[in-house]
Amino acid sequence: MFRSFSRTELDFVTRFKSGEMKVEGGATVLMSGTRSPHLFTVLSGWGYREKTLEDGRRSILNFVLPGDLVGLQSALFCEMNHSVEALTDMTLCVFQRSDIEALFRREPGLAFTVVWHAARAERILDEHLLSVGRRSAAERIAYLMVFLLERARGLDLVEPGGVIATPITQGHVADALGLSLVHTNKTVKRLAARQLVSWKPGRLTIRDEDGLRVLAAYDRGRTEALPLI
Amino acid sequence: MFRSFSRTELDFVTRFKSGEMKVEGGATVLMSGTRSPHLFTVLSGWGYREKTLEDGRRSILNFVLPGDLVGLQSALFCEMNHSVEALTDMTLCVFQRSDIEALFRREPGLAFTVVWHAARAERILDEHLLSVGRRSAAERIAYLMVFLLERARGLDLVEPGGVIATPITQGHVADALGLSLVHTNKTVKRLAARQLVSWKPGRLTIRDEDGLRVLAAYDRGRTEALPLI
DNA sequence: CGAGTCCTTGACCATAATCAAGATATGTGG
DNA sequence: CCACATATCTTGATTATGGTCAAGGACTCG
Repeated sequence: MFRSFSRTELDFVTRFKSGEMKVEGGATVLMSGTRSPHLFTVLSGWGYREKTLEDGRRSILNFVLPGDLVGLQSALFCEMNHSVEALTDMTLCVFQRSDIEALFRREPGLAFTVVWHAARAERILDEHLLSVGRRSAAERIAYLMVFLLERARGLDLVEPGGVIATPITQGHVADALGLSLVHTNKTVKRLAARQLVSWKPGRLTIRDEDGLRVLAAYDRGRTEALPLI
Repeated sequence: MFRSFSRTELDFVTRFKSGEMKVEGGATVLMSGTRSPHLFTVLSGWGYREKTLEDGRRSILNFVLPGDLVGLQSALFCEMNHSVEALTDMTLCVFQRSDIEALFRREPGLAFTVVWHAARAERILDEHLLSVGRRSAAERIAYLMVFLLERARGLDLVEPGGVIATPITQGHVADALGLSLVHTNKTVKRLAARQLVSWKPGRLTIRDEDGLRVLAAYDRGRTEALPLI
């Protein structure tokens, strides 16, 4: 899942790391419009990145899982312009914004890892945007199911039979895909009737991965490991 | 527009740069599914990043303007998973993918610039995704008009009276916002009737920036310069 | 057992897609 | 200079996907 580290990198990370933080499910990790002196790596738990319009309409930009880097924007720009919310209890590895400079100067390999994360986030957003912009409701949901399956698989979170224990609700799916809750529900039911997925609160089962891929016209994204620099 | 460079940085960039490339309007700069040994900085011209489904449905992910970095994904992953198309003739500064490693090892300041670009791209995609997911057609177009105005302003491309000479057509706007061409046109006309914008092929005029911002509920994005590390 | 959170369903409505022409440049070869 | 071709923009009629409204049901947890 991760590439191997050199001795000095490990030392540096240990010093760079300024602590661990635990947040409860439902809590806000980073709030849009504020400035945070920290950035985080997710050690455990599920969350999501989100942006909300003044009148409450909300988009979930991406889901956050262990291994993800969160808060890079607040480290580079004045303010966060999205929020990060915890879905479950989460454990975060805390880094100081002010240490980023030293990381770039002294550990180019780790700096490279940071860009790698940023580029991966962009790639995910690209596909997501294609989905919301041009796929139908059923295609969007199929796409998201396969996406979540791939992410969960990379973290060994998929139980036999394609079962993913996840805190994601249909409300989150709706906000992630730009659909209404009602229409999301009806579409999920239709996919269930076609034996593609099944949904229970807290328990998502992918019954026919290939069928979902075909429906979504979702290219098998080659899941590359972090390249060694 | 750019931060100042140190002498050694300038030397390095000069060596890192492996040439200039010119492409004609309408040409493909980078193609989805291929691997490129180069990445580019845009010196002049307009282009866009794009993803297309098998049946031809297309999303424009972002517009590419001078100063932008393109092809970072092909430098970090095996393949591009989006295309970059030239709208006008473009001049690109060419870098070798294989030199990225040296850049990170020897010029942390420039490495930092690369992350900054990646993070900015992500921020733009975030707002774009909110737009396509949750804004109405009129709001989306208002948002895009303000977005383009801000980008053009940063590059001194706005003529007096809010006129932007741009190769973007209503077809591109439709694909960028997840709308049909017909509906895009009708909505643009309605915004024109409200004195917010006016549209002529090759010539976009922003008549009421504040009105558009209010309609789009678009936060004034603080346009920060590249931070010095 | 009651409160809260999700999920589910049906009826009705609206935004935006599709279809089908047609109008307006702009440029090209004869 | 004109006929023609191509790009883009425009408009109206019709359709459909998905939104909104309004309930109700199921499950969990204290």
